[in-house]
Amino acid sequence: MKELEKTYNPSDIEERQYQKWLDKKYFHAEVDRSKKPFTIVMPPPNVTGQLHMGHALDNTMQDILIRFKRMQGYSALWQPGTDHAAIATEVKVIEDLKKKGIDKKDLTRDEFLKYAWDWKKEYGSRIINQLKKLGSSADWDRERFTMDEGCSKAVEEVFIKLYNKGWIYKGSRIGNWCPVCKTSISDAEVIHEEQAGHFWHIKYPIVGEEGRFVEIATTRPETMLGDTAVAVNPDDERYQDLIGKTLMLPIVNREIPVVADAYVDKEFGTGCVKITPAHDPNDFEVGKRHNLPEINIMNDDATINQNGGKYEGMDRYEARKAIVKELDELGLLVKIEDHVHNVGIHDRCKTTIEPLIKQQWFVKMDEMIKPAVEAIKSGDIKLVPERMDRTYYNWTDNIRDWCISRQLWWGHRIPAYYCQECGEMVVAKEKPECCPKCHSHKMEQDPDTLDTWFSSALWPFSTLGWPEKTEELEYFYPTDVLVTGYDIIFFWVIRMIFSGYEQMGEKPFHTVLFHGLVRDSQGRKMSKSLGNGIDPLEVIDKYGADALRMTLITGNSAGNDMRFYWERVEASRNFANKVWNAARFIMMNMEKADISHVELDDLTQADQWILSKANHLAKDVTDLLDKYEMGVALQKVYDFIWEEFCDWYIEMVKPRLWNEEDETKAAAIWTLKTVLIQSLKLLHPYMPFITEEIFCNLQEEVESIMVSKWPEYNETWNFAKEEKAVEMIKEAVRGIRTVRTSMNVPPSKKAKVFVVADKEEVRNVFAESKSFFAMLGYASEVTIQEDKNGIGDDAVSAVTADAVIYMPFAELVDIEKERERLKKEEERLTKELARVNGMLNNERFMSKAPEAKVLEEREKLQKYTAMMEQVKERLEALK
RNA sequence: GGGGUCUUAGCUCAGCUGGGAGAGCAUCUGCCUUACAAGCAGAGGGUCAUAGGUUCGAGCCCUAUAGGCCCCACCA
Repeated sequence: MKELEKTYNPSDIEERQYQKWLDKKYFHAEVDRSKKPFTIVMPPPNVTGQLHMGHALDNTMQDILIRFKRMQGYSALWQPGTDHAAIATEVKVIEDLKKKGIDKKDLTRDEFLKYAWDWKKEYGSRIINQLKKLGSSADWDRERFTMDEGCSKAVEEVFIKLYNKGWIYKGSRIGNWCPVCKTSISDAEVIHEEQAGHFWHIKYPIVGEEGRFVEIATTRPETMLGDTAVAVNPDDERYQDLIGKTLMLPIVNREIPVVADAYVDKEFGTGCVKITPAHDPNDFEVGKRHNLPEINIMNDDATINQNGGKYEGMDRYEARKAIVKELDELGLLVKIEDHVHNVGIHDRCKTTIEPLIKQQWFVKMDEMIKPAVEAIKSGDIKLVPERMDRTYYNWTDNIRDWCISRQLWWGHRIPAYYCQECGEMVVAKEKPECCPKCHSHKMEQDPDTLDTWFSSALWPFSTLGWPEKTEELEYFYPTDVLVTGYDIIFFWVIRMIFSGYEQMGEKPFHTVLFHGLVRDSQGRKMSKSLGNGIDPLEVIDKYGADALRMTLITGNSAGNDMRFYWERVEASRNFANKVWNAARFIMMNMEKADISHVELDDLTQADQWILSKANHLAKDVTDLLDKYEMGVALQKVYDFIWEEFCDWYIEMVKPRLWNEEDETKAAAIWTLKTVLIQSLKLLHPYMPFITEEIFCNLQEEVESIMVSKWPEYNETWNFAKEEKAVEMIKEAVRGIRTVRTSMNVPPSKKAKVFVVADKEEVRNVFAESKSFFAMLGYASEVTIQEDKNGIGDDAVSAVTADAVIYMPFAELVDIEKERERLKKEEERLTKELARVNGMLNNERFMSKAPEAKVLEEREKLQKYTAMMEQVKERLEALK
């Protein structure tokens, strides 16, 4: 057995222990029919990622569950991997190339992809290494990547299956276009931001009615180049006569109809809306309803195209200015109003998105979403906390087809091939030799790639080998719990759920455990732009991974955000140190007796009390963890270790350890060790490193706490009577201490203690615990008796439910000294009171001093007056 | 516009299916007691946002109100 250092030093230990776990392959899970499987798939961090607090929280929670289940004897697989993060990575690679003076435009697709793969090779495992620092016990031997061979095969398989089923289609639809990234993006990638803009009121002349106009209001005048109608509400009495008439679109001089459509809000603007089907999603719908032509006026970079006539080549905002100017000159601009409106911007690059009609690939959602809704309704999949159901339905009820094509190079390329001669399209795994229709050999693959979430939606089964029928898939699927942030429900969780049902015919997991965001101490999101992010690695460096993990879990409940405070990390570190020192104490006393023959019958009531408590703790913690209440479970372990075990039990046991002759010494040491081990095991999922270090130092024959058996409730360790007995003594001790403190008696001053109890069983309880009761109650001598006989009238008392404790006053207080002390105190207070009173009565002070200062002085006056009263009372009592 | 959520001690937050109001930090007092001052002992501090209701009993359930936060949709 080794001596431990005086304080716990995580950096010495963490790396060594982690390496040991890796070497021993403890993280590796195998198909083992003798065990039950327990599986978590890790939400794959982006290869571009750097560990942030969100990852730290997410992975700590998963690690806790995995370690818990592993100790319970499950074949616990934590399946890790990384996500190729299509657009995020492509942006990074382009930036990187720029630094080298290379423009993506000058590269071929293959050349670019070579750079991208090189980049991935260099940085892709950075985040994995950072996760290891946290102590994550994922099965790294099984690490996967969304673009590795297997996952890519799964993607291809799914795409073709859905295509053949008619659930993937190519269509011309209006969608979100990012003019900077030059790709379509899904609705989920658009964020809306309020911006100050303008409302331009413009007159459109009515054809054939000289001098009559329709006034429309728009926030985007440049799109008028693509107007193909003006719409009014069919019930709007002001405009009934207009419906069906024709207008002359200014500048372009194109005739456009006035149509009636309920989409128009009579109250808003002028009640007349210009309709630009090619550049507004609502207008697109109106256009479809009225068979309006769609005139696209923009290029992919949001400059005006040839349909914009003389404005061709201008940027959309430049064109706006120019068009407004021209309208003004034509006398068609009525007025300009300030107007705040929401603008959609791309979450990656913050560019204002441009709704554009493009040929894109879509997944039909109406059928596929059904089992995913049913899963939650029926309880086949449980969301924790339950309220997330609402958020979930909010999305499924309003789902639209999923645009899955992206105009990027980094990603899974769409397995569609086009004949360059006749235009025939073939969807297949391999490029066809020739066109099935015209037999031309000029076949070319669709240039687009898939949305990054297309592959991550398959993660729970693609990582286990699907579409191959692997043993792993059969054994570990469906997985058990998915742990993730609530911000990712729409992107990922729902898509995994419907993909699981569609491809596997079964749910991907039975529970989704959501956590919230880790915010800064002021409650703000941690973000790069604010610079308020706290690097988890820095925390680990300063306080250790265990302290970080504990900080993230304590007081955190499912689905709720939390704030990060350094003070909380310190508190966690202090707890680690407490555990460390408790272990140190036990190890220092271990050799004092042979504990190999201790039986439960040998234990004292104190031993049985703590053992019983530890026993109940095991049950509580297990139950709570099974309910995913990690924060509460940790709180229980914390309270038990610090209060019950350290502050009470260890103190109780000391006299027995110090007394050479004590017959129950072995029982004490056995109990100390047993309860410590039990506590360490329960704490291990939360604080893997320190528990491992202590566990191994404490016992020579064991090699790891990780593979030790999780504590179970054990009826033979249940000692209800002894629990009650010791609680009785604790109450008496607290009573004594309260009395002594109120009298300012230092612990060094011992006094006689009389325990008076009329019940014999109570007297017996005290008699058995006399030695530690005396010590904890600072007693020079303990007398237990049935009545008050022989106790002087001057004795002070503490009353408990079962007994009254008396202490002779004179023994507690040295009357002379106490009188002196009180006199001094009285003097000091007199002076202070005079000073404060002087100030408060001073007119100049009162008129000039700030209010806070006056308040402060008033408070002091109150306080000192109260103290003075006390001092006087005591002095009186001493006479 | 729809939905969610929060409001509990000075601060940050727990409080599971209704029955004791709690933790950490901060504050005050006394202790360097042979595991730990990153500690020990004690203390103060809360009409659980407001108003109603259900109940033998409400922080917890229902209704309304006020304020904070979040998500979705979005008006040209």
